[in-house]
Amino acid sequence: MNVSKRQLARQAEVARNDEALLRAARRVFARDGERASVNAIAEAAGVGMGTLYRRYDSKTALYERLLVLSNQQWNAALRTAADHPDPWQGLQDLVIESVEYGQGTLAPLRKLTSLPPPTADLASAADRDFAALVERAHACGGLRRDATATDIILLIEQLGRSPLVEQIEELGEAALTTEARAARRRLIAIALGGLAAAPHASLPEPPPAQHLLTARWRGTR
Amino acid sequence: MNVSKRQLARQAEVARNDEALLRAARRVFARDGERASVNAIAEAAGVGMGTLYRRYDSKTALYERLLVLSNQQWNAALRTAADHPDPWQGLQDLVIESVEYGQGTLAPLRKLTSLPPPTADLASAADRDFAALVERAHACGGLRRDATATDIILLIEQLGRSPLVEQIEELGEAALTTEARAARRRLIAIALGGLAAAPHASLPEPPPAQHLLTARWRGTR
DNA sequence: CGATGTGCGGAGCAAACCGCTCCGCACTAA
DNA sequence: TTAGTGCGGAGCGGTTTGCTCCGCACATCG
Repeated sequence: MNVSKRQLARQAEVARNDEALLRAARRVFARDGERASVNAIAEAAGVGMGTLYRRYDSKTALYERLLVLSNQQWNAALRTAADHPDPWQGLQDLVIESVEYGQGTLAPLRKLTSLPPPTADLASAADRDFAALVERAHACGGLRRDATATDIILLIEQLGRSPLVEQIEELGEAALTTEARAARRRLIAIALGGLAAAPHASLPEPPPAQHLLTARWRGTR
Repeated sequence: MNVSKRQLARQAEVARNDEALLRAARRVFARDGERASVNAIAEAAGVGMGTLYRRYDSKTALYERLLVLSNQQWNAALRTAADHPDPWQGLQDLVIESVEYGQGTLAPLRKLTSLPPPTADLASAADRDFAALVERAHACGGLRRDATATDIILLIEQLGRSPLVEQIEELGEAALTTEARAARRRLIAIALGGLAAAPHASLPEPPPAQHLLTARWRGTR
């Protein structure tokens, strides 16, 4: 059977839809928790409900798919970090990457699913890998000695959700969103500086503009 | 007219109800955003809907009351910080206090109200006070030079909402809640360490137990 | 030119939940 | 007994929910 150009274009659009859906779902789930509505997800992805429901049997199925992807991303990030020649730098990169991906932000929705919680075998293997990475970051003198692996996981969860970024994303102005993301990257850097054993490098990104604090009230009053 | 013991006891209970309501409202509003339901608030406060609605005309009125209280607390905290002999220590205390109070967590609900957003005169007076405090913290050498006032405000907002604390509070186990709060206090300390110009003091609180990460899935499976 | 297939948007359905009202109850003071 | 007070929560109409299902656009095939 031949495959025409048209068909390929169609498939590409399908794939794009698929990705937009997953990306939007992750954002909306993270923001609204278990109350996220499928309507909001479809709208954020720019697709109709039909498109969503042809791919996933239910809201729960979509959520579970996100959980699996999130797990994969965590494992991949762990591997990347483990391969870094400098364990401390590897750990820092891991934190940044995980926070920006939103690692841990799906947790509050566990009620939706009956999938096994992350005490399972796979997860604890990842836990061991992570603990080993932290151990090496301690040993090389980069990570302050009194910070534990649990501290760092909690830090990732804590920074994953950002009121600032979430509120400003809703305005839909690309420039502002970029600024908000940069502002959060500074916060991550501050936290990482607090995790370091030695005095810190200077902060990345230009200082956040004050209008970030007020831009959110656009359209209220 | 005489005031009996019974009357006093009654009034005390009323006052307790009042405070429970406000405390619960702040928690639930912070957690659920503008979708917080009055039902959830009343339940969290352990009172009936009637009790809530005799005190506040509407959900919006309750929210606006919280906004006012939040503003008062911010101003009071600013004054306390300004009075501290060591500006940097005063600023650190301010951050800790504000994060634990939940300063900034009400922002995402602005849609509910028609009160003027915090670009108003009062707020900008507070802004000036805060900027002055930051300035003195810079001058005394405590605060790293490349951290700005906006950074610190965003940090307070960022730490105010804590997935960990919110999820674990829902379990209703006092011991666990205490632990979760202590874990967050360590995160605050880490962040403050990242804000410091000099190498940091050691972290407060014992390291967080790993079971904090798994305790939340109680009752799921 | 139909016939068939495919991916899509969104109107519409029952059920759940929303903010809010209101009534009956427990208790006290007169 | 009567009047007054603070209270819990059932219940009201209206909105929102997760999800179904149908008509449309377009491409391929006979």
